[in-house]
Parts: sequence; C-alpha cells; structure tokens
Amino acid sequence: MEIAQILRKAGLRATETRIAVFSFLHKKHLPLSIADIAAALPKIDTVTIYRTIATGKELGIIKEISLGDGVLTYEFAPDGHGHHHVVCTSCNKIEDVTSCNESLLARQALREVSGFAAITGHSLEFFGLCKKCI
Amino acid sequence: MEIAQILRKAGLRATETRIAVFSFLHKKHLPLSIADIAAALPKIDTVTIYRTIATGKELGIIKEISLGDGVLTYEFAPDGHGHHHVVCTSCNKIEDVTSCNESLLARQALREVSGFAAITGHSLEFFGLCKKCI
DNA sequence: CTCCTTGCAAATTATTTGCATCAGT
DNA sequence: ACTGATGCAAATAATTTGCAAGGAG
Repeated sequence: MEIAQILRKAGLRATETRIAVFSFLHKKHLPLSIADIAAALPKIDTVTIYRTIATGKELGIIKEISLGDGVLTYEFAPDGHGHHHVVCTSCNKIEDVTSCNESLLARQALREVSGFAAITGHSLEFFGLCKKCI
Repeated sequence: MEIAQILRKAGLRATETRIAVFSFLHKKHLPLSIADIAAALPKIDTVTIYRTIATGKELGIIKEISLGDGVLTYEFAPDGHGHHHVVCTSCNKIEDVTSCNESLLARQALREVSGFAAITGHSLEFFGLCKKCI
C-alpha cells in the first residue's frame, strides 16, 4: 500500500515531511539511527524526525532494531515484515538476509510460551565477521 | 565459567561491583535497561552501571537488545548464547523462548550473504499479544 | 604498592515539551 | 477555514568525561 494511503487510513495527514522520512527509509533498506536520518534529511528538523518515527512505530510501518552498537535504529517494515541483517561486529558492515521461515519460527515460539495468544512479528539479527575482518 | 574468572582472564579486576551487576542480570534472566539496573542496585552509581555494561559487551557476556519500546536493554548471555523472548506489544509482558535452531538459522543466513565469513551470534525476539491483552 | 575502578561533579548530547506558524484536507 | 503537523526555543533526561580517592591483585 502507498505510504500516503496508510497515513490517511489512520486519520493522519500525508504530509511531505512524513512521506520524505518514510520513503527515505524504504529506499535505504537499512536500519538507521535518528542521527543518521537527521543528517541525511537536513531540511527536516530533528524534533520532527523523532515525532515521525514515533508515528511510524504506532502505525506499524517502522520497526525499531538494535544492532548491538549502542544506538537504536529504525527500518521501514510495513506489516511487521522486516527483513533481517548480518552485522559485522568488527567493522559494522551490514548485509540483508531475506529468507527466514517466519511462520515456522512463530509457531515454535508460541508452543513454548504459556501466556501468549498470538505472535504478530519478530526481529532477527545475526552478528558475525565479514570476510575483510576475519 | 565463573564471572570472576572471565574478568580475570581478560586482565580485568573481579570487583564486587562488576560481580553484583553481572550476577544480578544473570539471576533476573530478563533484558533490563540501564535505568532498571540502576534502580535495582541503588548503591552502585549509574555511571558505573554504564561502564560495567560496556565492559560486559566487550567481554561478550552482555547482549544488547531492543524490545521495541524505545529503550536499549541488556541481558546476561555468555558465549553469545542468549535466549529469546516474546514481548506483548500491549502490556510489555515478557516470556522466555529457549528453543531456537541456532546452527540451522546461522547456516541459512550465511548461505545468503556473500561478504561474511562467520556468524557468531544472533538476536531473536518475538512480538505478539498475551492472553490478557487479546 | 601499584594501577585499575569507582564515585562524584560537570560537561556534553539526546530526547521531550510548549507554543506560534504553516500546510493538508 | 479548520485542525493537525512542523519548526524553533527551551526544558528535561540520558550519556560521557575528568579527576581524586578507594580497592583488587
């Protein structure tokens, strides 16, 4: 679905700023920090980036991820279907991992816990060493 | 291995403070934020908690995790073998998930990326709704 | 006894809030 | 035209840094 449509469907305005932030993350296809986004979109106030990311999380189109280096990062992930990543623990290089048996993992997890009724999404990140750093 | 031994092996001192922080997280068996830890261990200065967590990350016994609610949390996880969690997106209730085909997942991921030589750990968190919140 | 660790104070950086103005519907 | 969204300024909170004193080896 179009970003603008998602926003309007939720009763929010499809502003230029929101579209810019969300489509930037969509295009980048990587988890980025608030500072990264603010640096890449200097015309948009940092405060607005914070608010826009919060909105995206509430809408369920932005996923918050830790890649282990002390900062929260955000990626565009409509329907909770984010992809996953491999991060080099030495140089921070990132590559995408797309295969991941979503439903199998979710079913397995659901079988193990007693207090949960449904699993709606998950976050899976790998850490390792890239070929240059080994 | 004993926490004290891990520290000494790395050439660091096995101080009362470090043991207290690490064994607290070990006992809790949950990812906790800096603020959580500081509140639970009021005798230890918050600055020291920051430094101790940083040390634990470098030693590879503390894993940094985002549970999606805007704060970084830390769990005790020697050898990168953390367990995983299901988090209720409505009430933040957390349950552990222990089963997870570590080596299979890692092998699958490694097959998909071209630039990586090894995968040393991963982070897997599930999001869903607990029975009370559904 | 030596030198790493800690606590305290202070600096810096990150995040949130209030409000007037701007822009989407 | 109405009302939500944005930018700016300012307040608050989080994190880092410097240094003197304490404690592990």
